Amino acid sequence: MPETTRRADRLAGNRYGNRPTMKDVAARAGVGLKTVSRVVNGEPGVTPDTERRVQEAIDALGFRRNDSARVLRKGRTASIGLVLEDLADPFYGPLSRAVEEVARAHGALLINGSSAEDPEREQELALALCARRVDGLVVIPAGDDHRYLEPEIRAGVATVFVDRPAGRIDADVVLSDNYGGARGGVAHLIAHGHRRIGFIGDMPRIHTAAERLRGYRAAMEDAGITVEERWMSLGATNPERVRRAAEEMLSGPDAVTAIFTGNNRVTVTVVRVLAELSRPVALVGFDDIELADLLQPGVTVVAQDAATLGRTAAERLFRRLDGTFLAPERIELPTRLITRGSGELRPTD
Amino acid sequence: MPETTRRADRLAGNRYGNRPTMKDVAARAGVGLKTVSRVVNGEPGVTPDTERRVQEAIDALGFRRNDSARVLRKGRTASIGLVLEDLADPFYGPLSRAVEEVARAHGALLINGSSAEDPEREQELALALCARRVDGLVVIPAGDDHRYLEPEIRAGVATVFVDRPAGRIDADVVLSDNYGGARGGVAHLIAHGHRRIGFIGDMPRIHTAAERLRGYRAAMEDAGITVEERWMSLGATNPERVRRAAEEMLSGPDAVTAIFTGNNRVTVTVVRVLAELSRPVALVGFDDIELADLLQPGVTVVAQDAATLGRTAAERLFRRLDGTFLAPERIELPTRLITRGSGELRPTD
DNA sequence: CTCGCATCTGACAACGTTGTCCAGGCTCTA
DNA sequence: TAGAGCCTGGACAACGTTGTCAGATGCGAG
Repeated sequence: MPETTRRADRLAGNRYGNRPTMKDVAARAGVGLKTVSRVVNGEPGVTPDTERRVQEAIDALGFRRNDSARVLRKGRTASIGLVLEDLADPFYGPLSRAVEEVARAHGALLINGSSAEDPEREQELALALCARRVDGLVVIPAGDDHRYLEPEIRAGVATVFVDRPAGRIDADVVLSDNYGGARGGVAHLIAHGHRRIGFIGDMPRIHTAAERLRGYRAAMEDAGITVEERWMSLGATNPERVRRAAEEMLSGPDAVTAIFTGNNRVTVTVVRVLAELSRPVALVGFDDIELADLLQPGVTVVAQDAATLGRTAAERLFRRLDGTFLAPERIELPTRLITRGSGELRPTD
Repeated sequence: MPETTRRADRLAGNRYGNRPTMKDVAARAGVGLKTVSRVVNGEPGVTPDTERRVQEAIDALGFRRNDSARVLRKGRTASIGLVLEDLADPFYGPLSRAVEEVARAHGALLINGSSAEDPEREQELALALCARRVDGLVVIPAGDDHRYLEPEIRAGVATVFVDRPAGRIDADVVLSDNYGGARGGVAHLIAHGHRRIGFIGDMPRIHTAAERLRGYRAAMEDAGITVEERWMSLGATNPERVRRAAEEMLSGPDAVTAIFTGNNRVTVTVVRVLAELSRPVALVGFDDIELADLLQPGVTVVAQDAATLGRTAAERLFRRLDGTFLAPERIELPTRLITRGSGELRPTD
């Protein structure tokens, strides 16, 4: 093949691979540009005959409207962003899906990304979404300073936080009753005769972790139990550290007889540790885990409803987008104690 | 306030909530439009002093580049789309996350959506993504006819299918060795003395389900076992039907002594059924499930690596986007048999 | 002091679409 | 048959950005 042709080929593939535009369709159908636009958007004022001609040209050329250009012109992208921690975490799947369904019901597309629990990445991602001019933003915060979003919010990006409140700005937030849930879960253990109860949770700089710890302390105080330092492990994130923490508080003469775990990842690891133990130790975990009912014993948990969390946040977002003025609000959803056996074990000593 | 002002206010809030543009920044900094563009994009040829002035104006106005307009001009959106079945399914979380990581490494954003296993919704979603001019598309097919994507692919949208092959078009596909995996899993049961082995799987119109069924049949034939109709249940999708199917093949004088389950959802339900049974029944499942090792007995599975599936597909996509010409290819990833106890139970009779 | 060159800056068109507005042709009525 | 009014279609500007290109400025050398 001659050089020129090969070059032309490559150039043709340069942009959107040489996609036809409305202009091309118009030329082929022998009509004006705007008429094509009218047909594509189902606007009135086109005779059936013209419409048919245009439609034929569209099909023949494989035309598809360029929404980027449309967005530029219209000012609304019909898309919302979701910044979450990690899509691979089973807790966020249903949440994301719930947000997606609400978005879909409003004719919007959902763009989501993972922050990997890194504040910097959260910011980078949220701002990238803003640069794409998403109409709104649902954020599960990784960081604790969201002032970087102030210009965006002022510029009209509807923003709702989920699972944890925003840091240093005033914004909507939808969260579970972490404090009450944890308090209830620990009270459940106390009601079954436990007094030496361990707590293993995330770093208290994470809001949910702090709240759950507060619930633990409150329940203990309610029962007049003085919490010992060695019963608590904060900031155990990876399985090895959780394991070590659990083994530690389970050893010695005044070992704990029950453990309250601060999130699903911790719960899973502790279940493993307890399975290797000869004596029964009670366990209540925050967050439900799959197959919890099939374990021996079944794992009692304080469950939060990820899907409802997501749905509530998304619905609030779209209410804002519909133009309703709303003052920033804090919406708290109840948790549910699901008893399956592990939390009803009595202390052995 | 005079009428005009109120009207102006409303109009100002009309579009992106009155966002400043490069023009505004330029005016404030007292420089030309293009100079702002240069600063924003880190292009050379701007004196430090000018740059500082522009930067100040940017900060003061809270300017953020409008990527929609940029896309229109540049022709690349630096985003790819992922169409999957259901984000809430634990199998797709890691897959999506893996695709996201690859995209991120290439400076691209991932837009994903769920088809809910509905072919029509898959098409709607894929085409919506194309209208947004994603550079590429990763699709986990729900339908079996993807000719609707032909114009898009021709127009330059790089497309890779995952988990199941495309229907009626020639395109890249990355999948697990469903046939080999199932065959190996069933052979494992046969090696432990089973001959009456049940199969519970999805509708054979789903490619993966058909392949796994084929693997089951092959393993049985290898062992010279004639499969009886009542040992097989195809198309059991909801838990109730799976339960009924399992109970049925587990009853009667020639009940099956082992079951091979075709996907994670089926496996979970069957584990529940077997837990209620007094006699031990062997089980091997396709797809790994969380906590499978903690059950009594642990669940032996044929595991596929969702993350690798996603990563492989995404990497192939970006190789295409980098301009390499590649003929459509079928990439098959191996599965791994993980023995945990349930698959090593011997038949009781 | 002037020329040449390098460096910095800005005017302008273009990307593909939609909103505005006007022209031309038609129908209907007087 | 003329005029009013409606219907259809198209020309044009605008959305906010970037690529092109040419003009302005400053500096050093001759």
